[in-house]
This record gives sequence, C-alpha cells and structure tokens, in this order.
Amino acid sequence: MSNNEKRSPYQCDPFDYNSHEIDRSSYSYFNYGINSSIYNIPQTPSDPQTQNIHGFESDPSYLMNFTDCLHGSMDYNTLSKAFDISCSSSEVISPPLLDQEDNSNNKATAEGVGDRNPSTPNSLISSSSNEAGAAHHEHENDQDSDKISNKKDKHPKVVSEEAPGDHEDMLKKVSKAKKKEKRQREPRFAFLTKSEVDHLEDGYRWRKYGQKAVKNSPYPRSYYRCTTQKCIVKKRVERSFQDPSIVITTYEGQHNHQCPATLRGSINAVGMLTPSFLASAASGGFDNGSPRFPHELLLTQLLSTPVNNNQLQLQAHHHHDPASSMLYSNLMSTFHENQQQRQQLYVPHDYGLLQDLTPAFSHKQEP
DNA sequence: CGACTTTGACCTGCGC
DNA sequence: GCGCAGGTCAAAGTCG
Repeated sequence: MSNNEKRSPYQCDPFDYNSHEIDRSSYSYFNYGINSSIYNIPQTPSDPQTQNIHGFESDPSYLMNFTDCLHGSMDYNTLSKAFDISCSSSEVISPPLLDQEDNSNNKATAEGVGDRNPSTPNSLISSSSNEAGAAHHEHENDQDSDKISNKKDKHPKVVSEEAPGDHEDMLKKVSKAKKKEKRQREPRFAFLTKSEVDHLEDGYRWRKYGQKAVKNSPYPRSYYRCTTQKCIVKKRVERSFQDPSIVITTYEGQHNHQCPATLRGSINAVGMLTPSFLASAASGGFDNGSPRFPHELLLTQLLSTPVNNNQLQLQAHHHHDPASSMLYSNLMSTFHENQQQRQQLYVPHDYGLLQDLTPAFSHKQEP
C-alpha cells in the first residue's frame, strides 16, 4: 500500500554477516548437519515437555550418521527412535503430551472438534503428537469450511459482541483450549537439497499461500499448501542463508491421496519423502504392513538393509518404476554429495521451525 | 476463466 | 503488557 514506513513482510533484511555474530549462532544447526546426520529434533527446544519426551538432551542415540542409516548399521529401534516413531511410539509419548490442566472438554465445546481426520492413513506417526494438531487441522480437512471456521477463529470479538455477559469465562476457556490445540502441529520433515530452483518439483501440486521474510536471512520463506481437496499437507521452502545453493524444504502433514505424478509416471524423489512415507519406511512398514508403492519399498530398503548401491539400483530398476529410480538417484546423489562435498540432507522429525532446532544443537555443541 | 502468485494486513505465540 | 517473528488470510494481479 502507501505505507512506506512499514517494511513489506515478504521483503528480507539486507543481511550483514559480520554484524550478526549472535544471530549466526542461531543457525548453527547447519554446522551439525554437515556431518550428514539424521537428527531427531525435539519440538521447540523451549518446550520442556518435548525435551522430556524425546530425551534429546541426554540420549546420544538421537544423533546418528545418515550413512549408518543407509547401510543398515543401526537397527529399527534406533532408526524409529530417530524418527520418533515406532509401533509403540504413541504409548511412550502420549502421557507427557496430555495437558494436566486441561481435560480437553473445552476443545470439543470450543469448536465442535470431532474425531481425528479419518483420512489420515498412517498411524505410525506419533498419534499423541498429532492429537491436538488433529483438532487444529480438523476444519482444514475441508478447505471451504476451513476458511469459514478460520474466520470464526480470527474474530472471537464478534462472538463476544453478540453474546455479552458471562461469556467472558467461556471465551477464556475457549482461547485457552485453542492455545493448547494449536501448540501442536503435524509432524514435519525438513530436507536440504542443493538446487538452484526454490520450489522443487515433487510430484504434488502446491498452491503458494504466503511468503515471509526470514529473520537474519536475505532469502524469503514461501508457504505452500497441497492443492488436492481435503489434503492438509503444507510445505515451506526457504533458501539457506549460509549456503544459498541449498534449499530447505519442510513438509508438514501427510498426504491423504496418491501422488498425482505417480499416476502420470513421473516424479521427483523429494516429493515422496513425506512424513508418512518416511515414518512408514523408518518403522519398516507401511499401511497394511507393506509398502504401497515401489518407491516405498525402495526407501524401506534404503533405510533398513545393508545393501550397496548396485543392489539399490537394481532394485529400482527391477520395479520399472520411474519414482523408484528417481528416488534412488536423488537420494544417492544427495548422499554422495554429503560425503564428498560435505553437503547435507536432513531428515529431522521436526515439530518446530528449523530455527527452533538450533538451541538444542548449540546445547550439544557446547555443554 | 480457472488456477496460481503476489503481497499487505492480520493473527498468534513467545520471550522479555 | 509489549514487541517481535512466524504463520495465514484474502483481495488483486498474472498467466495460460
């Protein structure tokens, strides 16, 4: 608009690397990633609940080498731990996540929150971590009603105007419940990909719904939503400010539909690395106990069996599936880059922002 | 004309 | 309570 004083939210700060010593340290997770490791990232480091849950601070097994992972030198327990998933993950994690003050009665009354999205196919993702998130996303299952309910959410004042009096307490409860609901998000996975293109083709169709400047980074962050109806998956794309050739893609949520490109027979591997996919692969199984697609089988093997590259290539080739082949080649090229050029591929189990990961790493770096 | 992007405004959560 | 930063909305613009 005509507001020249306000900086546009999608414009980035001109970043002076020399004058941001403290802020640079806040991105130290890049340095950790240089060792080509998979990190299981606790939610926000400031969230003591999550830290307790994951035991991140005290358990070194949360740091693992991606190569180890690939070559199967870790067992499923370790791997699923890294992804914060296992058959019993929900049992382990649920109790601490339950809010002791809130009996979640308010949730239902506040927004008519119903059941967990029935279309979410994969329960291997920690159900507890999704519990509140499910409530949050409930109205996102229908994009139209989503907008309506969002409008309701965003204008609680209207409610209070219409119903003055003893609604104050109720509103407090409602907002309290909402806070708790929105605190949790769908599981996230972030990937670092070396690419000149910001928005990598991943087989799914995305609609950009926002772009924001990232603090201390000259590169903006873009927000995308899966355009498939009733699919709640989002992704964020931003460029590493330390290495502009690296694109950080963060997926949130699980596709409840097949990849359109799979149907067309063309796909980029990155798109297959959705949380549900990785979760399934990491835990050694998919819905109905077996991979649904060849590329799922491929990654299952990537993550579980001590095979060499040739075997993998054969495996991908054997399936005659472009998705598998491309997944393979993308993964392997990335992994080779990891080792040779110290580039990195992150597969963190991330409930928070990438920036949120930092203090946990920093903490480890300098106890 | 529908799908998608751009972009200013607004909401929310969190730290101080 | 305030300010900041992340995240989202939605109208306007663009494109094929």
